[in-house]
Amino acid sequence: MKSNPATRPIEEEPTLRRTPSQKRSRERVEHILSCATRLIEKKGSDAMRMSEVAEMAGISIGSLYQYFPDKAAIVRTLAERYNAASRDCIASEFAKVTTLAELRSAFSALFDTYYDMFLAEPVMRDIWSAMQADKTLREIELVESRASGQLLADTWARVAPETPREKIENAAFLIMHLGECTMRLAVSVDRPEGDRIVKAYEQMILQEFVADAT
Amino acid sequence: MKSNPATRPIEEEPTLRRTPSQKRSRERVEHILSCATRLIEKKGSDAMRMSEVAEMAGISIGSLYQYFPDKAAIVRTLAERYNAASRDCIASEFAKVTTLAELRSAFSALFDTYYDMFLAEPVMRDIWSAMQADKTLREIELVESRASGQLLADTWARVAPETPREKIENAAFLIMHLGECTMRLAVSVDRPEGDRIVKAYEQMILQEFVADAT
DNA sequence: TGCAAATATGAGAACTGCTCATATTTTTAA
DNA sequence: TTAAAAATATGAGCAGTTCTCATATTTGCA
Repeated sequence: MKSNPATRPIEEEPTLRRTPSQKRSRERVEHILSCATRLIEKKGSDAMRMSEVAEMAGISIGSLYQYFPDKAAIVRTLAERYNAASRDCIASEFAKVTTLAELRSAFSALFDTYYDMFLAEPVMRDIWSAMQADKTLREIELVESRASGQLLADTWARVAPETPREKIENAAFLIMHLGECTMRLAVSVDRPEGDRIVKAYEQMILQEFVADAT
Repeated sequence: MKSNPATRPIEEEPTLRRTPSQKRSRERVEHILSCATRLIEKKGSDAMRMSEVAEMAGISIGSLYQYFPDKAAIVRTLAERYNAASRDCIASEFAKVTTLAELRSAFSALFDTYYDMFLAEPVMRDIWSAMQADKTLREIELVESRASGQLLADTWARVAPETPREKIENAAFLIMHLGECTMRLAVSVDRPEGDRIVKAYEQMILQEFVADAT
């Protein structure tokens, strides 16, 4: 596991080992990722073997490691894509908001959409679980929560200027983070209970979005 | 990983492979656990090696596996002890509660205590993180959340009989579970921010404990 | 065409959890 | 006391994994 200092220049462990300069390489990276996705879908990222990824992609293990420095990097790449997609989704939903009431309905809509997405996408779910196991991935998720928390905080502050900014900052981060936790919980129990849990969280949060100068 | 059916009778994979009948064995189990704890404290449960545990305990690997069926079982045992301790703590705190106001202060007190405990006990923190990685451990945590949620629900229903029982059941489980998530978050960021996060969660939850017939 | 850089390869190094045949110790019972 | 039986201890090594690296092949370019 000890990295060889000679082969790695100055910068930290990147997600891609080498930036693919040729088109074929870029396609290959995509192909690797799609094979990995299919394998994760079938057996989970934990049980996915690097040898399987290589075999399914029709390349050697060596080639696989030419692109990804380690197994976690594959999962990380997929996670980052999901993150980017959801951040866009959150940003566009919040952009339309102009009143507290709209913030409430935007939050509800967003949360329901997410829940459906989680239910429909086993790969995303698996990766979200795997994130908890890996330290680097946990940090990525934290950064992500902060980013989406900031999105919420800005919107919230815009539509409720009388609420203290500091309170909003703290709460927004927590609300987004716990939202993810709630998702994870909801999809790990039976369907009707999961639905109730999601609703319960929404109820809890919606009453936070009120005019308040405390 | 395939278990040998001949050596294991009917029951499922137990936490302890054999019930130690001799006193020396029982002491040995304790010794193993205390060594494991020290190692987890030093490097985390993930980096803890079974060979290290055996060496530190002054026994052979074979002996180690005589008592614990696998590495996860050691972590599981420690987790279950922490769980039992905290459940007792929660139960005794809630037992005294007779009014909604008291429920609120009991909840705050409990939550603060937990936070201090988490900050002071790196091993507990590590195990709590490790629980997320392992499927069995995640289930244990869920069972635990349900149990403490039930404790909260019973108390809550007792002091707020007008609140619908169903709403309480759902909320209580979620509140306890998200409480753990908040802890994990709070201890993974810098101290002052962690403090603020804990306070923010308390604030959010305290306003749930109100007379309400919705 | 020829040469250098980029890319591909897969045997196997390194590491780890865990097993099992065997040895030792303890208990039982005669 | 003693011998057989049961419980416990041992560690070499198996099985399974990630990842490396010396070497071969392909590609881009003069």
